[in-house]
Amino acid sequence: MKQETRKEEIIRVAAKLFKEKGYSAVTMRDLAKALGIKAASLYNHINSKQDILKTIIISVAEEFTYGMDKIINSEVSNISKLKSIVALHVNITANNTNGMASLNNDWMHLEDKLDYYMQLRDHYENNCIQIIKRGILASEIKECNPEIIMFSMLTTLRSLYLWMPKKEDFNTQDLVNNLTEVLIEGINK
Amino acid sequence: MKQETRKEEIIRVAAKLFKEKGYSAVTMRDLAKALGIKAASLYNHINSKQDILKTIIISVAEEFTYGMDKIINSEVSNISKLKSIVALHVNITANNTNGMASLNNDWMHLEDKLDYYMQLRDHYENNCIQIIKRGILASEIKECNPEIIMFSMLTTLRSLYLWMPKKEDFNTQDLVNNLTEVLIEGINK
DNA sequence: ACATTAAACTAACACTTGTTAGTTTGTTTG
DNA sequence: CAAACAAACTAACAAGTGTTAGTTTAATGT
Repeated sequence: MKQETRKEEIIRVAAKLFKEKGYSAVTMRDLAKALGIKAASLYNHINSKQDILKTIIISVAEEFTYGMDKIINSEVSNISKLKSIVALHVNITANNTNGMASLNNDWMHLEDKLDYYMQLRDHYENNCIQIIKRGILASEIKECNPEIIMFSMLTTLRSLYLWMPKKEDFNTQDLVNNLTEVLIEGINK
Repeated sequence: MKQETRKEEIIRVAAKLFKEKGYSAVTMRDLAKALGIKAASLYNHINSKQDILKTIIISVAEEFTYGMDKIINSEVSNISKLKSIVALHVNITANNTNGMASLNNDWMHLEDKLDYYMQLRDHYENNCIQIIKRGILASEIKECNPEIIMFSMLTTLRSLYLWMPKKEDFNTQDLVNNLTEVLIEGINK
């Protein structure tokens, strides 16, 4: 296990605070206090508050993009691809619960990286809905509005960060299985 | 149609801004500007920024509480009750999209009303999970983890505010039907 | 032992925050 | 017309904001 740098520690603690109160409500003095130092000392390690948010959100967003690109290019049924999407969300959330909170709630404060983020998100959603539409055409999936299916799936998966920390008795594989049951078997034909 | 008072207008505009940037990132000067007045003038109508948030969130939360109490006391099947919950969310969200955003994202900034809010939320979730558990016992609902079913349903329904404004081609009844199909038929036995 | 460096510190900055006090303006009511 | 009122205004406040500059401290490598 690689030792965490001070910069990484700052970003990790920032993500935790951002989850609890939101980016705008967390001050640099709050963050410093949580680390046991003075606010000015943070700037030996990071460039700006904005920069912390960018680092947190963009890295998670790129993980999703990378994961989705692998899924869409795999040679399996569309239903299997949807199951892989469930697993992708569970795994990323398990490794970075707090980052998921920022991604969900504070993306609008990204400023100069906002366009890039929205591009990644659109790309992701376009791939997702394409899988669903192909699944319907291939009679793997119920004749149902594909946008509603995607909305229902993605909002549930995106909100996992709220819920997973409270349910540590689930291992991630159990959770994937249960979510697949609820989210996918229901639309299965 | 009753004429909107100035206070109501302020709260309505505030809810819109809170949805876009979050409570903490919206300043009283932002709010005043959106209304075409100076920040100090707001205080002829409202007591504090806090008070605006309280008004927005608590009124929506109480609507949910009231709606849920009616549902749980009705004499219908548990599946029907779940369908009524879907309709409850769609209707409240249709009437107060921006308020739903604050409820979801800014409840932690409620301060002295925080305890009361969390009490309402717990009450709501307890009722919801009870319906699901009874549905499973009565063999109306699949043998599936009730907490996951509730989590999936409620996070989807709570996120409707993100999505309904973009899909005005749906009337609310269509939306209720489609969501019921995706959320409930899947767990139906 | 000495030079280097990582990482903390103090002090201060320019600006923004929510809010108050006191005043002005225009409209409604007696 | 005069009184009352709703709702805007200007000016200012104390506290808090992100950030910079310059300095000190303690550990590391030669």
